[in-house]
Amino acid sequence: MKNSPLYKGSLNTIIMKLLEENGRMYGYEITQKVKLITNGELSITEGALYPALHKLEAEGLLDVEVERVDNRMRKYYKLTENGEKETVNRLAELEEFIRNMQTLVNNKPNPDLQF
Amino acid sequence: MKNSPLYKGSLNTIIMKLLEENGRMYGYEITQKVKLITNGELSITEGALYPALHKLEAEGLLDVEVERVDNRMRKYYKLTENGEKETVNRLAELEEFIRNMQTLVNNKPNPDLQF
DNA sequence: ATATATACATAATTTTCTTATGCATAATAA
DNA sequence: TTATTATGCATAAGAAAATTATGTATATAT
Repeated sequence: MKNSPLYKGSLNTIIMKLLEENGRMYGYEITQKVKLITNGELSITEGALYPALHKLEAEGLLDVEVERVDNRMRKYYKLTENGEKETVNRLAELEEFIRNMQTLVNNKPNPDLQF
Repeated sequence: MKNSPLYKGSLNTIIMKLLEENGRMYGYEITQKVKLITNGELSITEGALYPALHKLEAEGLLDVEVERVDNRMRKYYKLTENGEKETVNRLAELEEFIRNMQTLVNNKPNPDLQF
């Protein structure tokens, strides 16, 4: 199974969207969720994910709660109030990017996206 | 006018698609074409474009012809045979990325696994 | 016992941008 | 006439955001 490239810059938006949808998630859960939803076509590597989570937390967009489940550590992340606002912006930017790319690639002036 | 972010990795695909479409283009022409098609929402910076063109040429995906027009230099680029094949792959990957991103933001399972 | 899955983390490196700067000519506005 | 904008290429410095490799630790299945 060949992986689709994860265009750089899209990871943060993926994380934030998943948290918006699921309330709170831990890192490993995010990697599995992305694999599941995309049928394994997108793989989030740990080397990208964990630094991204730490950075979003440092920026005040995520809050973290550490828990111990089955004697294993989990760090649950959720959007802050500010993070929720920013998620709206990121999703709008993603939509605009996709619209522009489809315009460039498909030769369709104003494609309708199913967002 | 706020620019849409150009997700890293998408520039090469944009260049190759435009060359596939237009036969041959020079760098400055590419920047103007992208601006025109996307109503100014995407701007290709020269600092990104020229190194990208040089790299694609070094990889054997582009051929270059230098011409002098109105006493100004132009470097026309076109896809090599190999470049045309690779363009097909890049476009397929882009479409897959877009499909996956739409699946993620819709939180719906991937269409091609539904039955 | 060994491999796989779960769960986090970081260091080194690479890729790919942005920003700034430079050179040069042509056209246009002040 | 002089300054600015447009055309056209280029590269250096730095930042951003990945990949790859490695590390720690526990749980479960073969």
